[in-house]
Amino acid sequence: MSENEHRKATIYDLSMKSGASASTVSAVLNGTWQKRRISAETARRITALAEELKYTANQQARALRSSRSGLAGLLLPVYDTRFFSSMAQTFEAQARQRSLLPVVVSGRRDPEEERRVVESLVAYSIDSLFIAGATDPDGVHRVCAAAGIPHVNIDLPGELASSVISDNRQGARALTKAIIDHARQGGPLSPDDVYMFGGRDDHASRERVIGFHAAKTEIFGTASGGDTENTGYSPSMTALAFERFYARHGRLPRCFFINSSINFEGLLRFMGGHDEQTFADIVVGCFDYDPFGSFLPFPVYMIRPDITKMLERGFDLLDHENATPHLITIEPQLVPPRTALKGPLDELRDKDAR
Amino acid sequence: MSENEHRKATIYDLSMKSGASASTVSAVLNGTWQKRRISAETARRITALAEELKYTANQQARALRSSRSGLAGLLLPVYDTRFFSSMAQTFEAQARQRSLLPVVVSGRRDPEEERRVVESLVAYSIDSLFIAGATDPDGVHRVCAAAGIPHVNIDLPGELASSVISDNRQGARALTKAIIDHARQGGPLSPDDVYMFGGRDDHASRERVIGFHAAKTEIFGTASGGDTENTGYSPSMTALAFERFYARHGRLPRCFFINSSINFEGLLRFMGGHDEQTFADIVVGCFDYDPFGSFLPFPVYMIRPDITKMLERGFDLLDHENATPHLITIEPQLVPPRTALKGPLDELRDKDAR
DNA sequence: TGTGGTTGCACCATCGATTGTGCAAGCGAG
DNA sequence: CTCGCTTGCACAATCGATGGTGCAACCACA
Repeated sequence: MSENEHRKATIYDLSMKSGASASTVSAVLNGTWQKRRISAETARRITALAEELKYTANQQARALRSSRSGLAGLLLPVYDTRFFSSMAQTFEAQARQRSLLPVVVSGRRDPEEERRVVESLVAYSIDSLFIAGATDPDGVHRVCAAAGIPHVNIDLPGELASSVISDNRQGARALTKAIIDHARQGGPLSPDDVYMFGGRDDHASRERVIGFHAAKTEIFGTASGGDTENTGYSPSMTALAFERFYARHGRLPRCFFINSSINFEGLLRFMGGHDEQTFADIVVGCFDYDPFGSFLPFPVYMIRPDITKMLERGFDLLDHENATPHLITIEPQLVPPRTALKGPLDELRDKDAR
Repeated sequence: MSENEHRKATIYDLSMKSGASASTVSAVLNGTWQKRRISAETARRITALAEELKYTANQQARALRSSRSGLAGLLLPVYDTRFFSSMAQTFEAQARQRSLLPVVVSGRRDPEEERRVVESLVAYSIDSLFIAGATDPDGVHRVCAAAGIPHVNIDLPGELASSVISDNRQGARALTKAIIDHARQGGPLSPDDVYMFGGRDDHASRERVIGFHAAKTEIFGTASGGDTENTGYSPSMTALAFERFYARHGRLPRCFFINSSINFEGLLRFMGGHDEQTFADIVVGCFDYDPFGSFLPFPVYMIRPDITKMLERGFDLLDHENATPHLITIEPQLVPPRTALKGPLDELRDKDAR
């Protein structure tokens, strides 16, 4: 598995071969050589030599000395949904632009696991951390604060650090209006035909419930209670909720709002056990975007958070280091049924296929 | 953004407060203290102190000295498909089990970018690298070999290092048979009704084409030419291919095989521009699994590679360090239409939702 | 020729952990 | 009381890069 393992070149190798001292070499390769009044000629010689020997700095040594590791952390609940995986993709691109190495970890929605994985990042002295969808953002905050690591919350806000989130309330309101409008085309609709499934007791879910009810009130003039069901972010619990509803009413609601694509997977599981008739006249809204989800056999309206903008704002916050926590809200996008949006995949080089 | 940034404790802090030397502290915390004949009592004292001060080792320093960083790399083309994102998820779990910190990067199917990002990993002296779906595995191999980094190919084989891949040929054969059998239930089918879209000139695609043709030959007794279209791994190119086909024949093929979920997104884009009638009687196979894809308005058979097993075998290969490259093949799973498989999401703690 | 200022670089401590080596104290045997 | 062995640990070099400080050489000017 090895072939020609000449050890990697260090500044000392460059120092020997160039006749300059190690500190000179370091200064040249850092770009700080002007400040140290190294002659242009010496700088040129060393740069050329570095190129020739394919020198790249040992980041551990650099980090140890300068206590900046060049690592940028992102904490996700899971990778395995389109929302979070495109967040990882976008994060990587933006981190690299700032010549940081992105390190993405998942906390599995377990407050303890979240703290553990963040501590493992802290051990590598990451320079900054994005906390996305943490169950306990403030617990993670404390770990970061103790280690002096700048951090922001993305998508779920925390009390103790700045946050960039989607406008969940307005998004949910728009989504709810869209599915009700659509469902009404199929005949009159009562408030009791409009439900919400999924989510838990977190900020995003609460806001979405408010938006959901706001839309219902606007349209029907009155809100009905008992029209939402918290199932956590779990496919199996969500599937159970649908089964229960179905057992009780002999059908699904005409029109319903699903809190996230993870909960949507619960609907898929329910679908697996029932015949296509069951879904003949439903209209669904999902607060997340998944291209395949958009083309299911019934109308699916989706909300796509603006991940790129959220992360950009996040990096801005890190750069400016506010003393008091800020909260930034980003408008998400309403996506009508049967829509295949472009995404990170389109930036691939593979367009010129053979 | 900061509050009580007492610097993190080091072995020197522990040394001072315990009265022992730094080297003793190090030995104790490493578990090598028996070998160094440190008394159990001293060990206990230091361990307790470490716990109290919440000591965690500075990984940069450890890495610098011992030249083992504790980082495990995974190179992906992209995050943003269910296949690769669940690979990232599974990789994280398996790396952590070995107390490594997973670092996942994406090479965007660009040979140069692949090498660049791997070099950035090498600068952090990662201990090992999994190369998944690289466009140029052998180029990446050379970077690793030069740095003496153990590595294996996953999913796409390379000549120069060991590889763990899916059985693409048998998988494609099974998938092709499944869609043909299904399509035949809707009436007689000719070989000209069975197409393949997507992929490029890589090992996986070639094998899949062979499997595809093998199945057609088995069933129809003869293969027809011109029944496959390479579009690269690009949604937009694939969409174009479908448009072209549609323009020429006034319809889609009755039955077709799509090389990957990325290409499947090309079909989604095509679908966005056409009415549901267009898809009324097609049967589709996709060499990748996506739960939402499985429930589209037409039958979709899918193949799910066994990611867990592939990664496990990969770690085995790293552990055993074979001199000559090995090739390990793992059977993938055929998934019938309308199937929502369980996945990494189900291992989340969120089952006990409130 | 002496003084003062600039140029161009070298020296060295340092970051925190690891590890080979050395050595004092204690103990038993002779 | 001394020799030799074990026990229990300390010392110091080291990994590679960084950055503060010091200093020789050179130049200009009086």
